[in-house]
Amino acid sequence: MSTIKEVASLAGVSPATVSRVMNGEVPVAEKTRQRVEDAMQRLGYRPNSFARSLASNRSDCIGLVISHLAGPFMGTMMVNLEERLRLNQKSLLVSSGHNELSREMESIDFLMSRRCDGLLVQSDRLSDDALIALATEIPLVVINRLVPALASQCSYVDNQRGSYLATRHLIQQGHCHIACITGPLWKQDAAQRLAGFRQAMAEAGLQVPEAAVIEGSWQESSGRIAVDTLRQRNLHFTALAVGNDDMAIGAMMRLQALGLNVPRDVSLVGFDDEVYAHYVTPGLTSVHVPVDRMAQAASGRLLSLAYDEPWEGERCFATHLVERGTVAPPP
Amino acid sequence: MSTIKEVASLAGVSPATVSRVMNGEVPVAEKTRQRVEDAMQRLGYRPNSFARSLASNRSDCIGLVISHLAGPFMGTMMVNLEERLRLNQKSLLVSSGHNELSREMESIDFLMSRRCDGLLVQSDRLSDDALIALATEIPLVVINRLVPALASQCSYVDNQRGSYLATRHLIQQGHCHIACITGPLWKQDAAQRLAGFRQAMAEAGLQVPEAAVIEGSWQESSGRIAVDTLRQRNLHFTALAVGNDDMAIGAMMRLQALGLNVPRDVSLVGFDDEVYAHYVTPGLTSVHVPVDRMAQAASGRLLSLAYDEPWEGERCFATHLVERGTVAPPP
DNA sequence: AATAAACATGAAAGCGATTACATTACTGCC
DNA sequence: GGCAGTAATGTAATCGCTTTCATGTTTATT
Repeated sequence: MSTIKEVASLAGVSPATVSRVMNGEVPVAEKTRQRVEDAMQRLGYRPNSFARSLASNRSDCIGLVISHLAGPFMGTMMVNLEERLRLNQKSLLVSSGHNELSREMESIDFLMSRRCDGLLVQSDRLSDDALIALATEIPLVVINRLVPALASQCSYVDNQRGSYLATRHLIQQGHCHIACITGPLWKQDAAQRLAGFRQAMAEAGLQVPEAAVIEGSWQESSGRIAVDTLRQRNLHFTALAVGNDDMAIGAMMRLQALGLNVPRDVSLVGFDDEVYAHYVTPGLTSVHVPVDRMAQAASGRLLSLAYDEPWEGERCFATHLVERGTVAPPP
Repeated sequence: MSTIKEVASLAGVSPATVSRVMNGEVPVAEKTRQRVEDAMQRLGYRPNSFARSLASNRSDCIGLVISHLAGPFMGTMMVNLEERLRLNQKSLLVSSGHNELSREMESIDFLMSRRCDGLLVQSDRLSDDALIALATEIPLVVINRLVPALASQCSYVDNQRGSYLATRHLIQQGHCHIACITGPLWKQDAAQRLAGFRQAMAEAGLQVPEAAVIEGSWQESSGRIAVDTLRQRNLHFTALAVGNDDMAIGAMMRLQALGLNVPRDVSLVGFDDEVYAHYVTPGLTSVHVPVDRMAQAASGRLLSLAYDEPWEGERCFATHLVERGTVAPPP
């Protein structure tokens, strides 16, 4: 492996000049640049990233902390993040929080000790304050969550509006007895989606009885259970607004198992528009989340923070309803 | 940010000793170690990873090249890889091949220029020779593929056996007219799965007409199309062995749309046992792939190669059939 | 108690880049 | 042609750690 010195002496210049050619900021005479580039070529020179980082105090690495790497969006998320970062020659270091606060914090710690130039964080568990504190230590962008004090460093989805749209759609079809299955309400997105539901109901002058809201776990199984709970409560409902597709599918399967027809007896909307939303029969009507654009925005923003690049992108992303077959007028 | 020198002088030792305490390989007197650790604690010292890498010529980073980050297994894959690596204080650098050979090669190049200590590669496009050449340059483990010349550095699934089991299951139910929808046959796993199908058929003395094998694209849509093609060919079949779950689901939906009943009219087995395999009705019988164990093995093996750690793990992972509702005796 | 062996520590030379500062080489202007 | 001013390049210090080699300190051996 050749070094900058070898390149320099082959090109007949000093190492400093070679460095300047590489980094391109400082002007170098065209003739010199040519000679240096030839030398680099001939030697198959590759700058040593360790030395470079040590001297410049930049790692050219961006850390990504994800509360659960196997989550539904993470694939799409990462493809887009990585693509944007690579455009700028930055590497992506990933670390999973394995669904636990303590491990999430360890992850952050670990990435900081690696001296990443910036951090992308997708976390439900970390408090706003923890994130605000973190942002003072390192360029930070929060993914899929709005931290008000850090608004310009967040990339998130308009969950409330999405859920509002979904619920309104049910109402427009004539439903007035709509129950709601939410995600864990301590999570921001779950709470916002519930808020959207309530907003649409209120706007239509419809009551939302206590019993009509059930807090699930995002898991398919909790959708099944929620249906049973609703029936035990003797709650009359002709439609279900569900916080995500997995629970919606769970609910749907349970309804069908109980001999009910979707959408004839009960209508259903999900949220997330997962790839498999149309694998069920009938296809699940759901709210689409533009994960790809959110990811691109997040990485763009982080680059702007970490390397003073220009930036004019969105922070909040709109959702839209994708109609399939689970919604019909009430019986 | 404090440096090793500051720690050293606070502890009243030389920087060398501090280094030895950190790295733990060389014996240090208990008393000294204690003083050094106190000093590190008091200063909140964090070793500078750049300097460390530069001096030791080790990055403590492992690169992961994935042909397509959003693929079905990648979530599970990454959780497990990351977890194992973190145990050993190694970071995971990810890079996507974006489903193109050239970009895959760029990814590898990029990770090499970052001087990763080792590489995990999941690639269909790279040739065996390319991988063999790569393995001479850097510790390498190939994921989900067997390169014979690199057998001990591969972590893969027994696709043939899985497909054999699935097909045998159909045969045992009494089917003798079984068609097969495969993945793109230039991919090793697709070819192996087809081989398993043929093996089971041959073993049972059943013919496999040319027309009964259809090459798909792994995509759900190609499962739909395959069903149509089979019918255009006027091929009589009572069961379908499908190369993956997505195509199986596509086929199933098409069959149902054509008014056929699964499994009464046509039986169906998939492969991969994706989370959503039971979202369809009836639940898809499929072959389970132990992605988690394969990932753990891959990372363990790579650690052993890159850092001379001990290693005694498996290379080839067995699959097993998960029975749900898409298989029944022929009409 | 003397000697060898083992052990613990320190001194200092890198590792390979970046960059502030000094120096040299041009340019245009009078 | 000489001088100022700018542009291009070189010099050398620096980043913070690891590691070899040398030195000093114990511990065992007889």
